[in-house]
Amino acid sequence: MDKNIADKFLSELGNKLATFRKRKNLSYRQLAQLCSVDHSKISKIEKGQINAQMLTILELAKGLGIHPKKLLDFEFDFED
Amino acid sequence: MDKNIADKFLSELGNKLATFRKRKNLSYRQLAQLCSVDHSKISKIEKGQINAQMLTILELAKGLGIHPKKLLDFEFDFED
DNA sequence: TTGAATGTAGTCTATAAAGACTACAATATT
DNA sequence: AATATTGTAGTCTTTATAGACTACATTCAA
Repeated sequence: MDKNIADKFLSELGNKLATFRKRKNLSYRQLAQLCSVDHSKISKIEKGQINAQMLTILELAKGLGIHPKKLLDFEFDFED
Repeated sequence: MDKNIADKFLSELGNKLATFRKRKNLSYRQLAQLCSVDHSKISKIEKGQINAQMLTILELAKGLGIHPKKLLDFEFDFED
């Protein structure tokens, strides 16, 4: 897969996560307490440094009280 | 995380993937050729046996020509 | 009925996430 | 000024996915 596309995708995902977290005024450590994902890992996911697994995304969504699909709700081009 | 919820989530995701794949009349091997995901892995993901990573989901979505979020577009309850 | 295609479950190695921590500089609070 | 919180980047071990194959029974088509 094109690395730029992959990076962009993970970056967009991270942005979405950050948006929802900030909207709820949660710090990484606070969100970490609401779900079983370590605070430092959340940081890395928000920065697009980690290619998280589906269940991790689910955990984060649960902690935020949103449907997981909302974390993927961003524009994305598929041109290779 | 509650294992039943996790299993249900992966199962729903698999169902979505199967739906889109069948809608395009693609076999596992055909879809595998459209994205860089092995045919046997696609089978396991559709059956909810694998907790795939985000970029794998992205690859599959690209192969199907859909936005990744569509693979998460199903009802899901968050009760623990 | 012969042969191709399909779904499925394995194998194996390499790589990366999960999970639980630590450290620390910068920012915010008291 | 002193303290607590926050974001970030590391460490380490365990575990599971990625990726590339193989095998095989079943289904479908020539």
